[in-house]
Amino acid sequence: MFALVDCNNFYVSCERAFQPALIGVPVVILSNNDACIISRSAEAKALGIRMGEPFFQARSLIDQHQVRVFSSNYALYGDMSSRVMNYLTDVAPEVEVYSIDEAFLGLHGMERYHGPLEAYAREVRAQVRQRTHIPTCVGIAPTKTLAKLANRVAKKDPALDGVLALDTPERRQWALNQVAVEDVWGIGRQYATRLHALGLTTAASLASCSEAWARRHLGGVVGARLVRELQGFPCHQLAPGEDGRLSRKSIACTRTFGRPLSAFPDLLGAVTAFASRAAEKLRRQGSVAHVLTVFISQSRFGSGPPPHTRSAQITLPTATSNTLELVRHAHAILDRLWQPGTIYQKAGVVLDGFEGTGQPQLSLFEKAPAVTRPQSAALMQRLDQLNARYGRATVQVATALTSTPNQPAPWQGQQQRRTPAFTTSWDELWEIG
DNA sequence: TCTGGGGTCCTAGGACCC
DNA sequence: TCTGGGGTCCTAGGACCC
Repeated sequence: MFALVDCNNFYVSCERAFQPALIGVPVVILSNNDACIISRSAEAKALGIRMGEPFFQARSLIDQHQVRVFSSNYALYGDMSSRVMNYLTDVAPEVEVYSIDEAFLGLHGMERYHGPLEAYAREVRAQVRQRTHIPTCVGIAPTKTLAKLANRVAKKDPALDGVLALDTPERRQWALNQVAVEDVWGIGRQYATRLHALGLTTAASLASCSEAWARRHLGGVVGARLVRELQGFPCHQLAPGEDGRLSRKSIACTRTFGRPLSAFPDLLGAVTAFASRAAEKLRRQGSVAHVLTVFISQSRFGSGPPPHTRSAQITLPTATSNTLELVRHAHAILDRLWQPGTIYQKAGVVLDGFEGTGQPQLSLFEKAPAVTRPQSAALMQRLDQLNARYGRATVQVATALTSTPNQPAPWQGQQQRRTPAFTTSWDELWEIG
């Protein structure tokens, strides 16, 4: 059996944990640049504010109902997430951290020690709430897809009090009838439209389709697995990370600029900063990357024909996590992509093709193995220590700097409504009193 | 005026190899 | 020279997720 533990309105809940005055009132959290709404309290949802809606479009509704609005504070959310996940790894034999606010638990053999799983889930839920002030819902089922579905029903039906276990065929069928087909995990906009056109509107109707039918209409093997999972046959295993930590297969740092940019030095500043940040994340998970992609984009919303993006990818001669090397290669790619007179709105750096730092893979064309040079590793370690201690980007590559010290870089946007990093920054510690 | 960021998996097709 | 079959690697693009 699997359990899916999902935090309710996670970013809003994090803010509420430190500002109890926000409880019971409508609250929304904004994306980077204060651009879109990415988390809503139940009260905000009830007002009709939509997930992903641009802030300026929801503005009148927000003003009218005095909705509290905050910029996103990822330092806070990341720290709160770790607290929740650390607790879960203590109480379940296997944990897969699926996202910042969700985890799958493997509960094989748990009944023997804990009795009915529903009671165990209620205890976990109560403990998470007591320790972190984060509310959660728990869905329990024989497959991951059914656990997601159970979680969704538990969230919507107040009578269930946040927990639903699909441990009998009757309960499973009942839950399948509660959920619309577009709300099934793995059914997005395209498939939902197609399924509705064929008269399939509930999860139950999709579960009654044959595997072969799903293979034909829902993207091959992916759809076949989806239907089998709804029928109760597990097709997705748990992927537990080390110590509950995620190990990514690609790492990206991409941003929409605070304002349109066209000058090469401005673009270079952004790309340098993004490559540095991506390299930092790469080192934190102990990998080196073999593949580097850089892209620069014009506005998605302007007139004129697509494509609005130019990108290029290179395979590095030697896999690395060294900021200076990655920045040098990213700079060279940008030289090829940048065109004078073009107005850019966004850029990004993506790292791929990872190897563990310890076991470099030998390339046929290299004279020497792709080992990280000790000198370079020590330098990067020192860099990470300084930035961890004194704040991100205390030490950085010179091309990432702005011409005017102490000013935000040209590519940086607005974060006017950010709350303090209550838990992670010495300057912004929570004050009690 | 303002419209996010970071991931995963799968498929198809071409190049190349045995 | 012609033929068939099977495999790998790479890229681009689609669909979906939180």
